[in-house]
Amino acid sequence: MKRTGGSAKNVDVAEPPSSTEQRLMEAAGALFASKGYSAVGIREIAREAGLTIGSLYHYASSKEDLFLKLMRRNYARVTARAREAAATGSTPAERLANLVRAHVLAEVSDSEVWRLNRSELEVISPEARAELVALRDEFEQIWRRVIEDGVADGSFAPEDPVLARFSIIQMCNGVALWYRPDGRLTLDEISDVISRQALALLRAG
Amino acid sequence: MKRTGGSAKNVDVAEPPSSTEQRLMEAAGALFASKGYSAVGIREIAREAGLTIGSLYHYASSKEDLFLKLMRRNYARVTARAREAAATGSTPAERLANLVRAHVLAEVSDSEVWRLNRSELEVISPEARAELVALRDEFEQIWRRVIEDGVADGSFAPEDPVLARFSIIQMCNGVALWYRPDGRLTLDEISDVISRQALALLRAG
DNA sequence: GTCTATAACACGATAGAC
DNA sequence: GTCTATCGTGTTATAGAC
Repeated sequence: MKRTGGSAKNVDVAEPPSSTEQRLMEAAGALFASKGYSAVGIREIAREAGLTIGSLYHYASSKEDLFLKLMRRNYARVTARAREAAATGSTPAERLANLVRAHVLAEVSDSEVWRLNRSELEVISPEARAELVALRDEFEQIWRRVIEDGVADGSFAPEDPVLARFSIIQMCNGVALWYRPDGRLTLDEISDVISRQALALLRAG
Repeated sequence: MKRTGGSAKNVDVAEPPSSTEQRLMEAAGALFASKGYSAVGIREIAREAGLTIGSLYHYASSKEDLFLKLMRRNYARVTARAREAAATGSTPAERLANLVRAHVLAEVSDSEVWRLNRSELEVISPEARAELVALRDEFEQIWRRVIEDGVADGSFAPEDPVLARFSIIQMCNGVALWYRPDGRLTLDEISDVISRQALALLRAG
């Protein structure tokens, strides 16, 4: 949006794939995810994005604001994918398996969202924290509804649906901790195994 | 160890329960766990422990050294508890359930160990990182052996034993993220549920 | 929209008195 | 073993030229 594009030529390059803001977000995401919010300085982010600090502050009013913009963008993406996955499939078991697969795959591309959900929230302002917690809750409700549907129609029988949801999401998030592209299993294989683990847990745990 | 104790009186107070070093470690552990390694300054740690920065450096040669000492101490504790739990019980299923219960309980008291296992390792020196990774691996081997025993005697049939181990440990670690003492379930109830989830996962996932 | 320069302050660490 | 004082550097953020 915005994108005034001062120059006359409105050629069909259809939005440059790497605008400055895009590069900034990607640099910030990669750095935050690998070292954590507090360990990353704005100088480092700016350098990685090919900007100076002064220019960085044109896109975000503070380091926290930059973090928040990044997290909003990534939550929007993973939540959209989750909604789509949860709507695909005729049975709760199929829908949950799709959800798990989508989430494991999203993990690797948008791992910032989950890696930064621990200590980082203790560091930022209460207002920012509240917003991020709300986004996380919105995401988790998608899972809650699928599990509830499965309980209602008898295909799931978890001892405690809430704890089952926590454990399953936690299992998925864990993949980002050890996954390496050159590992023993492909990401597709991993997401398949995890989805069956989740179903096993919902049927008996 | 060391503990020269320059003063003459070797009275039987049997080591004060809250020595300065103890207080320092507790303060550092609580702060590191809640905000992350990078977000905590040595000033804050010193203040919380009731010391000045100068005194803090009498107990550790650097911030990283302090972190390392803390993590060694906590890993020793959780690993010892895990070993004990894994040795208690006649069947692999019982031993694994004990392991899960012990780990979930340890989570809350020594949560630093697990909370600091992500981005923090990217921030510290390679030598320190290698040592902590080795301690984590040692801990995970305890789980690996129990799972292998269960596979060998046919009581477990996980699709992928390694992924099952990762997921189960991840499930346990997740408890520390949301557990509150005034919550719906007690820690004992939670650890029981998680242990059954783990068994469900090992039998069919 | 990007830059240079810098303000204002916190950081980890050290020296040396007691 | 604890303190005060301080060094050098890094931090986030801002001002203002272009």
